[in-house]
Amino acid sequence: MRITMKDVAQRADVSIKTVSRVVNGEGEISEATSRRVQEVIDELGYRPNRMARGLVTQRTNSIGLVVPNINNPFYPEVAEAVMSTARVSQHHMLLCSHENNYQEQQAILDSLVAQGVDGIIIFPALHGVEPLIRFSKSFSPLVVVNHEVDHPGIGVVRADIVKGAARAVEYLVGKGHRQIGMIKAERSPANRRWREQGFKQALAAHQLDFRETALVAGDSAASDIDGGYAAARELLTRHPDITAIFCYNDLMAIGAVRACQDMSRRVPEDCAIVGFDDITMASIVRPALTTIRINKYELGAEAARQLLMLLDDDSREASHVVLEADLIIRESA
Amino acid sequence: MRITMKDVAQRADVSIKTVSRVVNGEGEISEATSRRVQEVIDELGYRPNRMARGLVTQRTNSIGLVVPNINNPFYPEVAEAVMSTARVSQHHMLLCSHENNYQEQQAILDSLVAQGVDGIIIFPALHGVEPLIRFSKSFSPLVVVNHEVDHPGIGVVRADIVKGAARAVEYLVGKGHRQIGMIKAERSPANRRWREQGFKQALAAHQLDFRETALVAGDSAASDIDGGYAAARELLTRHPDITAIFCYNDLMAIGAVRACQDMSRRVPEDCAIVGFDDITMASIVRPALTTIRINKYELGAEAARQLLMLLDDDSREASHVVLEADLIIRESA
DNA sequence: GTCAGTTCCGACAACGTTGTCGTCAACGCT
DNA sequence: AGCGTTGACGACAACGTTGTCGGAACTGAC
Repeated sequence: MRITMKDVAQRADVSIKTVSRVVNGEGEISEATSRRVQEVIDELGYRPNRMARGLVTQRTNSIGLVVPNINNPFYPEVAEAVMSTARVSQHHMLLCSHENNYQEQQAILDSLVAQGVDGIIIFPALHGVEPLIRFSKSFSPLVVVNHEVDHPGIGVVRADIVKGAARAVEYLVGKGHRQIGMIKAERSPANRRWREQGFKQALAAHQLDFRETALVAGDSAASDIDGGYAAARELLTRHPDITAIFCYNDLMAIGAVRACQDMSRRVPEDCAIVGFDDITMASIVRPALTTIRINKYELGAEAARQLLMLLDDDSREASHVVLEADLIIRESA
Repeated sequence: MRITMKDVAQRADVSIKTVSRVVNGEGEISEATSRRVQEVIDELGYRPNRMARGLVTQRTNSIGLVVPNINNPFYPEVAEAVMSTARVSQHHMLLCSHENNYQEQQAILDSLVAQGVDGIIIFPALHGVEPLIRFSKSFSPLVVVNHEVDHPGIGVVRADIVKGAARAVEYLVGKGHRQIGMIKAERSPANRRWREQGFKQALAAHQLDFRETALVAGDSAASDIDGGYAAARELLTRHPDITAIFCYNDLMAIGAVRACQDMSRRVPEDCAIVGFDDITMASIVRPALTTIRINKYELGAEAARQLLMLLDDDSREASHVVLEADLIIRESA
């Protein structure tokens, strides 16, 4: 049998409302009764029922985090950050993944709303942001991560991927490389083109040629690695003069390193490899990957902070936050 | 403004209860009204409020998953499995991590109960299971993963780690190894001794000596690797005749491989290394790790299945499920 | 002693659902 | 015609909280 405010009220010989006041620290109460009620609460082990509270306040103290794929080593770090940040203000996190499936994404959003979450943080699926803009009209607050979406009600937190990609090129050029290839991901929607864009711009700034190869990758770590392997082989076969490769992400970079090794090119002496993301694995493989770090923890923490602020004060404007993407120099370039 | 049953009822010119019947498919309703109400529901885009429903049914259609540390590559796979399994029966998953902190674990459990989750799946913190047994008296259903706990109300899903460890030894012995060391984790509570137990038993069966080294490891991937590195150096220095090492987990095994390389021992020719868990990284590092696989997806899926069954039918007995831990042969041994 | 102002507290109505029970018509049976 | 049975629905009270409002008991000032 659950213990309710009624039980506490009876035992402490006060009204239900008084118990409510004590629980919520509403003040208008004498020191004596407050203490007495508190004692009964402790004694009975009373805990407020969030559903009942939520029914009247329209708040559940829970937020939703929607990611593409929890198996991608990128997202657990983000999730941890969101969880920790939410926890300090007593919020729970519901985790969902949409597997880059648009239908699934919409179903999840609907379902989170029905569940009564107070706000949602989402890494959108590949199908553009129009559905999210529509969604934000019937639900707020909403924070979108690593996508650019210009809509007053929607908060944005993202890494400066264009600049990050440019940094990789600058570094390689500084090391003397002139023939630089890129392995990109074909599945990319608009935002994923950011790497390509930064890459091209930086090359152009140095009047360098543009060589790239696209790969169609699935969503598992293994397929990204295999894809990177195949793409690197193709790229190096088509353009044997290439001395450096910039990769869409670290997993593909790991595959590219393998390809080089199998083609008897030493990394980094004969072919430098730069990855992207700086997942944990990047520092563990040999040669350790030189890569562009996205601060995943900060990404999640910032998104959560923004969501919680919007929750606190709904007159607040949703803002856009852009995090730096820094170059991490290790062994592969 | 939220759309409620009342709105639907007015518009369809029926009572609230009739709408409720349609929504829940309760049957006792004519085909005609049912269709009419359904049309209004679609037209208005009505979605039931789970909090209100939860308040009266005492169910929220959400379950809690409590893990030690979401950053450990082991747990996201489990989480995904739980999520997918829960989804088919319309359940959400709340994810929490207790960082192996007992206080935190209790706080999380309390908080999940207040949130109104229907059931909880937990990887316990290091402090034994008594608190969980106490907890299970005031809350059910509860499924514990990778711990053995004998209490009627608590379901258990775990991998057969003892046998897994024994398999590793059998394999090494079969390969001709006679001097086999083990790197274990000092932080281990009772259940974590399973590896040690299997290791010792298998050695004894072959009348082999027992050499081991303990390491005190933190909770990050990096510290496990570093710990494995240091432990392997120590072990090989103390017992230079060792030709094979069995490691507590894959991360430590990766560290051990490094140590061998730095000590000019080739892996596997001069020193074979066997890991445990089969995390994704195990197949990516070079040499790829021979390891004991815990089927993480199955672990999560089975735990979720059991929880959902207990949810469905509370007269059901909680059961104990033990999954095989198979040997995966790759390059390191 | 009256009066306004404060402090502390309780009654009561929400919030949006589901469960229980009752009603009322239609139906089949004798 | 009378009688139970069934099917289709509605009225109403829960569920456990919070918000609104009002009232009793004090306080201090004249």
